[in-house]
Amino acid sequence: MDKRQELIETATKLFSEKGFENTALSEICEKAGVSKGLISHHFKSKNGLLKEIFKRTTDLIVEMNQTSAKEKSPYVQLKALIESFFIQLEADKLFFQFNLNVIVQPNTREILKDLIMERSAFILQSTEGLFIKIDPKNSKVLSYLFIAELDGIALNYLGIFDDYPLEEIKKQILKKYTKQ
Amino acid sequence: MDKRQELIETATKLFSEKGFENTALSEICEKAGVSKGLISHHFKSKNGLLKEIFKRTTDLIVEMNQTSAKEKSPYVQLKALIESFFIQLEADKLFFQFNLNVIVQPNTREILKDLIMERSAFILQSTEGLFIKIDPKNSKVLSYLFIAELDGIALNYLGIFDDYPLEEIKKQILKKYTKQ
Amino acid sequence: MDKRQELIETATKLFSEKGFENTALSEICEKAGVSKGLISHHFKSKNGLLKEIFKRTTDLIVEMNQTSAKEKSPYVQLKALIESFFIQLEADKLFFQFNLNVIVQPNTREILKDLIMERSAFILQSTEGLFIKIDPKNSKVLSYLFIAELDGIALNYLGIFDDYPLEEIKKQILKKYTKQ
Amino acid sequence: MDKRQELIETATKLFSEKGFENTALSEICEKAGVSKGLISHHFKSKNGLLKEIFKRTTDLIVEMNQTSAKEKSPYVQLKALIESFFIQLEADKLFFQFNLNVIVQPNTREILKDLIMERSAFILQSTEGLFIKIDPKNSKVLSYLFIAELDGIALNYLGIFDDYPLEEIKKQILKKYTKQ
DNA sequence: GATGAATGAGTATTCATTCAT
DNA sequence: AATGAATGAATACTCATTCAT
Repeated sequence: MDKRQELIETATKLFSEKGFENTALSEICEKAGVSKGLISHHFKSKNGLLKEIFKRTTDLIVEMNQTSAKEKSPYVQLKALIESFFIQLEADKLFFQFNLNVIVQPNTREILKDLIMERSAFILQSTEGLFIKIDPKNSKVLSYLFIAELDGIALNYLGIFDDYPLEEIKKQILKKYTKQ
Repeated sequence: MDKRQELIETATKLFSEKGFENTALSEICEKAGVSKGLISHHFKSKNGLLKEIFKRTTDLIVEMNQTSAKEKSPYVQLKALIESFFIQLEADKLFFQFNLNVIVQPNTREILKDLIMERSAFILQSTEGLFIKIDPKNSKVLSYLFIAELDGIALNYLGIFDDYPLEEIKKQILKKYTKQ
Repeated sequence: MDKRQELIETATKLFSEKGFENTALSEICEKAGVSKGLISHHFKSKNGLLKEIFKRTTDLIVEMNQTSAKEKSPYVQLKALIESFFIQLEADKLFFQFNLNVIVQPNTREILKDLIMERSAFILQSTEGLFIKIDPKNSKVLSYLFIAELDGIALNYLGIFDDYPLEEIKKQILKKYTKQ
Repeated sequence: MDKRQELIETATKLFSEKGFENTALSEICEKAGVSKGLISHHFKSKNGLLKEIFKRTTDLIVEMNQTSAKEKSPYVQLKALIESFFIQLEADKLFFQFNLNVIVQPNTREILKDLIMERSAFILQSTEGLFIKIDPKNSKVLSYLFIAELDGIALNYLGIFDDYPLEEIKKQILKKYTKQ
């Protein structure tokens, strides 16, 4: 495989599992079967590698949002969105782990400042596109709350509670947002 | 002041601002005006210092919860809880910063595992004490969702959105939970 | 322009400004708009590039000495030599910088050993050609002293004194060697 | 012996022999029988170590100048100065090697800028103290030339000519400056 | 002639920890 | 309780060089 690609995938996995600060470049290279100099060649530095990875996760998020049904009613769309969120949360813990990590850590947040702003603007706008059809007057604040709720669930599920009743919470959220 | 106390306060500040991994003990000692040997003398290790600090923030949380009006109706209590949360969030960002940091970072989470579990059990139980009076059947899931919502707001306010409309969100949350 | 030539000129400039050890081949290539492989293709190695450049500066020195008036009296020739030295010293600091650098640094001196010996033999012989007409018995020692004086002036002007009175020193040297 | 002192002496020797850029801290520590962290502990960095060493060589120079006979005639003092210079030049090549090295190399010159200026001001002033008694009107330019001559001799002896006739040159210099 | 991906040894520096005083 | 010299492993990064294309 492409060594550059191999490097990105290995680093993504390790950054997610161990955190950015606690992952040594040497470990990445070793696991990727690649020399140490190659990181500097392709990404300039550890920070450069992080930026590249963060960009790619943003691309994934954008992609996920764009493939959701555009024609349907906002409630149907919300339902799809929530369901895919919970599926993703269970299936790919590391994806959420990574994103929480780098956003919360002061050092990585500084490195990714611009990229975080771009991404969050996209997510807000995308969410508002739904709530504007439901409650135009309160669409902004409802969007913020919706995002906060999902982010908080991910945070609690991954970091705080040991036996998190994800299934029940999903049901409750669906009930709340889709009036079922 | 007590050198031990000075050490704890300086370390809390630096861990919050820069993150645990990016704070060197030497910097803490320098800023606290204390020799390097003193940390191992009092706290055994850097991890020991972290545990001590985390315990203290848990004590603060417990204290905050205990001083809230016990006699009043659950809605009044919820209102008081929410309001004190938002006041605290604006007044002491670093307090939330620190807690998010250490909980999300794999390395620090491992170090604090037991303490995190203790704390989260307390918070859940304490919150459930309120919701059990409102909706006994769903009290558990409502508690989880309430906690998730507040945690998510803190996360988004501190780490993700640049111009977070905290005031409007507070109003919306109050409306939602206190039926005003 | 010829890429080989471009490479030599860029490297000369950078070696002079930053010193041989502190100039990375990658920087030379970047500034010259050339790929990294080209250096080893043309010059075999970084040392090879240095040798090539040193040879060229020797050629320049030889050229300068040969264009000076051969027919005139030794005093007239000395005057011309001194004047062209001071003009050159002011106009092309980097030229002297480079030569001092590589001669004084143990590592580069070792690399250029043979070339330095060749060049210094030429300079001594060329200078002695003048002093032999002035004081045949002491021509050798006078030549060494003359060379030392000019080299010392260059050294002090470039490396040691901040506000070196070059003009006055030039006058004094001229007075001393041309009996004006 | 004091480990700090051991470190300084080993580093001085290696910087002189191999040049600053070509001496690895690991080599210094190994030869000094000391751990790598100790340099950072005592001198903060490699640059810090260099500054410390340069300061000490300046102290040596100052000391040498102050112990020379103050009461005697300027010619006697000049003679003593010249003789001690040549003795020192033969006996302690490395001392001159080191000083030429760091002054001529752009990188080290930048690091030592302030210290070089201080030292050269002292040397100029000290030399002028002699020439002012010999030729008050031209004392400054004569001092500069005297310094240039000695520096040039050291430069040529150490770096350029292979079989430098140091003895003859010393005689010639003595003749010139002491009217013997 | 020319490119640039890839290497791997080497470098300065950081830092938690230990320990004699 | 308190100091600070000393350690040594770990880390990110640099860089000349090689080589297939």
